[in-house]
Amino acid sequence: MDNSTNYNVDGQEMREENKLTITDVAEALGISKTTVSRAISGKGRIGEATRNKVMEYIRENNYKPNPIAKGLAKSKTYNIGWVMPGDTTVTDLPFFQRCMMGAVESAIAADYDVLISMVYDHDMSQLERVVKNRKLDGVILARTLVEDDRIRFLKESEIPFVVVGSSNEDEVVQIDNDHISACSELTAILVMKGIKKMVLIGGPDNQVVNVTRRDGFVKGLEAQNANPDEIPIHMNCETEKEIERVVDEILKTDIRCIVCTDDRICYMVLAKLRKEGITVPKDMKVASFYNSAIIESNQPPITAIQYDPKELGTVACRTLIDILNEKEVPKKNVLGYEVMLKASTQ
Amino acid sequence: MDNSTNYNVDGQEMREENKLTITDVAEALGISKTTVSRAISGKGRIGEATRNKVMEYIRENNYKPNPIAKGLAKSKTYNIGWVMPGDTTVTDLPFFQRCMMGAVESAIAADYDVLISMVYDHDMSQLERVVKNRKLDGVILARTLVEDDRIRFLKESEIPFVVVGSSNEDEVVQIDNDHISACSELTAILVMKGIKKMVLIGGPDNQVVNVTRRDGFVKGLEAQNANPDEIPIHMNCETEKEIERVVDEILKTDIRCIVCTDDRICYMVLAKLRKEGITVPKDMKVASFYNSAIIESNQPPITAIQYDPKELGTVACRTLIDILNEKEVPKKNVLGYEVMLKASTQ
DNA sequence: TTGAAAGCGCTAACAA
DNA sequence: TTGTTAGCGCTTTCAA
Repeated sequence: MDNSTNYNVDGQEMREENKLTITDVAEALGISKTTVSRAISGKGRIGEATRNKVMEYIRENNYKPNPIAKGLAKSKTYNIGWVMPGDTTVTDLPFFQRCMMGAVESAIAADYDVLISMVYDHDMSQLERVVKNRKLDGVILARTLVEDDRIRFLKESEIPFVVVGSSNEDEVVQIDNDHISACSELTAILVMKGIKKMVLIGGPDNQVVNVTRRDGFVKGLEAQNANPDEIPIHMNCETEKEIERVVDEILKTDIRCIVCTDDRICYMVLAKLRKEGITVPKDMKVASFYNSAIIESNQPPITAIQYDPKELGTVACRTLIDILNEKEVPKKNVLGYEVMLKASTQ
Repeated sequence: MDNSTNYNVDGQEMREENKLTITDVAEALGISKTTVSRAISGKGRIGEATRNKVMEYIRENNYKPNPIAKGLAKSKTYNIGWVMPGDTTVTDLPFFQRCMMGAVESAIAADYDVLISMVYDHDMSQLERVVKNRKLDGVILARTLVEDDRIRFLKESEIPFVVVGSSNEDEVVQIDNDHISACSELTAILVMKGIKKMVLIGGPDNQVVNVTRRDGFVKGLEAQNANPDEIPIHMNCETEKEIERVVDEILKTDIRCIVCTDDRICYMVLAKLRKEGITVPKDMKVASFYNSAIIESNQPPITAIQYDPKELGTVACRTLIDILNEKEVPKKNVLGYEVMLKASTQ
């Protein structure tokens, strides 16, 4: 059994719940609170012997500094906020979840905790509340919008923050995958394979990521001297109905390749093609700018770009904590990707 | 523009970041901190006039009490912990996410915030850390295991907690859907429809929910005088391979109905059947004990049980906060369900 | 190298 | 009804 739960090893007075304070430690060791504090924080001069004595005692007696008291004294909370878009479609959730898991891990490594708030559409009340209540030292914003009220709010409130995704706003520290390169690379490969007639189906263009992927697509075409003007681009496809309509339209043309900005769209495109009896890749090639579990197990396997959502969260959190510690951080943190060529574009 | 950001309405001394303290308010009003505190908390006697004066001032000057200071004084954090299983398969994530969103909403309604920790398999270090650091007033545990170390840890550490899911441990406050009734009801309906030969494919039987669903399945059979011993049950099916193997086996028999304990299994079963050229429901009927987006858009639509993950989170959090406020709460909180009969079992 | 004392912003006896 | 005072557990000047 754990000897720290019910009684004191030294046989001293038993204390409820084993909640030692810094004063207890100081008294037990016959030194001052200041010294104990210094031993723990490592700040200020302190004798090696004293320091060891303190460290040993707190380890053996399982003393944990109270982060609330520390927070009050230092005007810190040791919490960082994770702001989720509340209006995500179900299929987006795993991405943000993984991302969040990465953030939590690196937060904990630096002795921070992660506090959640959801922002629904343009209702920022949850975010405002938590910032104004000073329950956070910094904020990570997941997913950026082209016109982003939340970014503006965060700038105004002068709380340190980073965004997962890209933003055109000045002075915003961003962590994002290199979507432009990834998408243009994949697109260029498709063109090189001899696919001249293709189409892009994209999500809402108020999300930066969708715009960026579209730009990457165009860039890839241009790099191969294909004329983007001849390539149809359907943005803002959200519902299953819209996508079915677009696919119907495509099927009337001689286009033989559909590129999708994300996994969800791709999933629905595949369902529609199946329904219409179109075989991939024989009758129609399909590629996605974002790979995920929902298309991963498709038959045939889908050509797609692979990112690491968890890494995104990890790096974002680490960067934020660097900011909190007043280290210099790059304004833009670009993470990698992997283009996976599969049977769907053969 | 918001007049509270840069200057003081009363033309008084401008303060950096507009961070008023209770002392500022007291001084400005020429009263004591205690009185201000009482006006805000509503505790203790206080004159109507004084109270109004205080409330008006804090509203106009946008004063927000510092929750850290309050926390230190009251030995509370106003945080509750949301403990996620870190080892969820991707398809489980949306469930927990929705559930968490419900929890966050009701937490905020009571002026609490939600702090995340992940528990990977049997590694509880994240949970231990956050509990021992006293960063939480209570904990919500998402998903229960048959042998659950986390529940034991929480009981030992004497922190208030509730679980989302069921548990056989004593004295554990549980919030769960009525899986037994739901699954037995659906099963009984299938039998009544004349389906005698069926099979259950289930997930890991270390998760309480899977065991409960299996029990519900058996109960439904018994209720219709079907002999459970003649009905094969394949638990612990996790990987795609295992499921394909089980389905292969089933296809060799005269079984014409596959019941799945969850959406993920169902999804893989459907994929396998498609691969084998088996038509649903003509050649094989399919039902799922859990509906979600990944099977919802299947053609044909799948007979499944519908729960409300968000409600689960909402109720769990509300219950926990009741406990924190020392209200009486039921040991077991049972939420509803909906059996949706669709074409897949016609 | 160490300690005394003040203070972070709030709550809660106890007095008045 | 209101105020005085003493904490909550820690950090941080300033002195020794």
